[in-house]
Amino acid sequence: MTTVGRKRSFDKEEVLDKAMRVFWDNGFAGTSMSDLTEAIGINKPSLYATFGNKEQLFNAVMAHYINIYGAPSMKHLTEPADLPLLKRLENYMFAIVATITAEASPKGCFVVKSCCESGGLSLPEDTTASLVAISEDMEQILEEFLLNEQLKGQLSKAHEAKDIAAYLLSLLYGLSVMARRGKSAEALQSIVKTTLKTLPA
Amino acid sequence: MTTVGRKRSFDKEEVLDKAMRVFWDNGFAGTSMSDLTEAIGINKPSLYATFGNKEQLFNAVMAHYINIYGAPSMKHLTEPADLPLLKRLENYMFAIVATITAEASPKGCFVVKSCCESGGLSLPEDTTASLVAISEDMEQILEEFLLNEQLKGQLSKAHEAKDIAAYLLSLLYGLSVMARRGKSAEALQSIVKTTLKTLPA
DNA sequence: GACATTCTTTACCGTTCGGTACATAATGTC
DNA sequence: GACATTATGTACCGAACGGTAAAGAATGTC
Repeated sequence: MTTVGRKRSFDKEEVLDKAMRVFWDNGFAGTSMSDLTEAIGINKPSLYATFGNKEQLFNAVMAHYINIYGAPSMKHLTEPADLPLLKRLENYMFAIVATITAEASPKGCFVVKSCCESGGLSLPEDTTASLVAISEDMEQILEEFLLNEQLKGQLSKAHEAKDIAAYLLSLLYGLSVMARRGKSAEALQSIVKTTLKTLPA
Repeated sequence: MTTVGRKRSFDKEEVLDKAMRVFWDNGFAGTSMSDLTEAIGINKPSLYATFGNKEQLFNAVMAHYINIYGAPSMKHLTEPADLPLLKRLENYMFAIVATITAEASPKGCFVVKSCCESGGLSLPEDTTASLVAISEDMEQILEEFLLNEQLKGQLSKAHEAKDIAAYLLSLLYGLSVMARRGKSAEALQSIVKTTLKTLPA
């Protein structure tokens, strides 16, 4: 496994990170390859040689986003394990609020923004399919988690776990839109608190 | 007020309606003026002469959307006046679900989609400002409505009207994203029912 | 029916789009 | 150090972009 030839002058992860910001801000259709190379600081042939075309780069960026933001927030659902469910849910949702209102990155969730961009012709079909799959996975994970909490006696069985999962995910989607609209982290935390106060009923 | 010269061969409202569909499907950045003229069936100079440029046309389309879908759904909040609040809220939210899942038009809410497209450089500044204003107005109307219901004794004062308004609007935003993602009307109605069951607590 | 006025049609403007050919610079192998 | 290999920078491709000039077709006025 020898690597012959000139060495790459940039780090792939760093490039994905910078590209992510641009796509996250302006969307797939609203971002040009020139926008990307300018923000990243490399030339177009380097970008194309490393990631393929615009669609493939976008897909790689989306996977990068999930790795960075998706997985880490999920751990709050189960840890610390001795915390009551409502407190863990609050930590989880607060972590998401922090992400979608962070000053250092674009507002809202990149997946939600991309879901809204999907449907028409502006987003490639494969990308749309991948987005739908990501979202449905997310919902199922949430459902299985809530089902497990019901079995552990931490969550009332007054509603089906499936229904609560869809409900909570809808609300999280809504928070993302609120964040894009300019709502502060405090305002979103207040919505989360209202949601969780009404939940146990 | 005489109108001299050749008569316009198309109806402005019909053009706005067809343009709305295209923008709603593909977004501002994802829609080209050629896409529009092709879908509408008129030439570019006619479109430019009537509506100005792409940004102005989009703003006119957004206003048209609000007239068509926004206002009519609101009446369910107050009519029929003898219905209990929860039933009126359900009618209101079901009407929105019907709109955002209708087979004959693009999925999701056009305002929500456009809010998600805003923030970066892909949407003109004035359009973004107008979208934020529309959304904030909507939230305030909802808040004032809920406050009034509290005064009438139809809604518990356990939560501030302001908080419930932000919460319900978030959930409605979320439903729009769910609809874009492909969720059925039945699934969204189920989420609405879950929401309203937990609300009175 | 001549005329000013308004809309429609065709054809086009300069710019930017996604993507690439090609020459050159840097690396490991022998 | 010659060489095959890989990355870089420049310069460019045809197509599509938002937008418009100019000529012809329809209308009301006198």
